[in-house]
Amino acid sequence: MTSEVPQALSGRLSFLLGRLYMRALDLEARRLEALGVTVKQQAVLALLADEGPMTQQHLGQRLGIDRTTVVTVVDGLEQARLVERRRSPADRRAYLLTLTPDGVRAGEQGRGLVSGAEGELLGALGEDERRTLAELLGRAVQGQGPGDAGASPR
Amino acid sequence: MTSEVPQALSGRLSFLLGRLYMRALDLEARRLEALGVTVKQQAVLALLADEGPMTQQHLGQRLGIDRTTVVTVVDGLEQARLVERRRSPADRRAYLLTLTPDGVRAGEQGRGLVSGAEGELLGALGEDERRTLAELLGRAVQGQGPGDAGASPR
DNA sequence: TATTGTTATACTCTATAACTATA
DNA sequence: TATAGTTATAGAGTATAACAATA
Repeated sequence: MTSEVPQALSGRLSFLLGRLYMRALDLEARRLEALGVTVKQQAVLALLADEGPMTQQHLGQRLGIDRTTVVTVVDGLEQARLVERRRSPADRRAYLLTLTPDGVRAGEQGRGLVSGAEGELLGALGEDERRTLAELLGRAVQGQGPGDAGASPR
Repeated sequence: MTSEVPQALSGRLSFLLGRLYMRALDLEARRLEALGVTVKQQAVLALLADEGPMTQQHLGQRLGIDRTTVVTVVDGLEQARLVERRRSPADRRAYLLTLTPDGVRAGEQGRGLVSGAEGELLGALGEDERRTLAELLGRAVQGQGPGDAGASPR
């Protein structure tokens, strides 16, 4: 595997973030294989479960990926009968991506698998530290200022 | 740009890590453009400055990238006269990658640019929080157990 | 035989451009 | 004219396989 983090790079955020990110993807992908979905597909399942049916366009914006990439991701989910493309009554150009019952179940199972992967990823950290890390990452990503610590739900 | 972090994914580490990582790469790359080096090249400069001359093989292991990828990275640095490929006296198959005086200077400047990028990346966090984040990331990546907090040097 | 560096090649991931059908 | 979805295509980025020189 990879060697120790070089001293010269131990203070470089992008290096640490990159290492951890790649490992996270790897651990999640490995566990989600049992479900037959990719990490990105599981993100779609979780998003649809949480926010209800939405268009592919909207989905892409929420996930930060291009519409053309969404097509491939949804193709896989549709073939696996986890998501249905239903024409929007309001705008017949667009689909409303909808979870099937199988999709709902897969999403729930996937959530558990992802949690397991995260647990393994952060094995070196205690419970409090994991919460702190998640909260700091969340704040840094959102770009919000400090304050209101410990407000991150679930 | 990208929209808010969806609630359904706000607890997903790989999602947060990915967002922050991509942004970090982008910010660093943008600043390092002034130096004419890529993020990976700057990592090489920093590593050579810190650990002295080493072979391409060794460099790849330290950085977690394949030997064949190292070739391209070093090619760029050599053409920019920041690094020299010197045959190892001990093993004439291998090179000892060595910083030129220009390379030393570029490495120092790059370090400053990277720090600036990180400051921008973590603008939402206070000083203490940044240290905490760096320490937690470091521990998670190294896979060491908890304890001995605040031991991160520099 | 094994290893260092190199090249050619392929694979993955993602986005851009152009198309269709709607609006 | 503009937008949702699609397709074809191209561009990063990275790895695998094979080769020359050396060990």
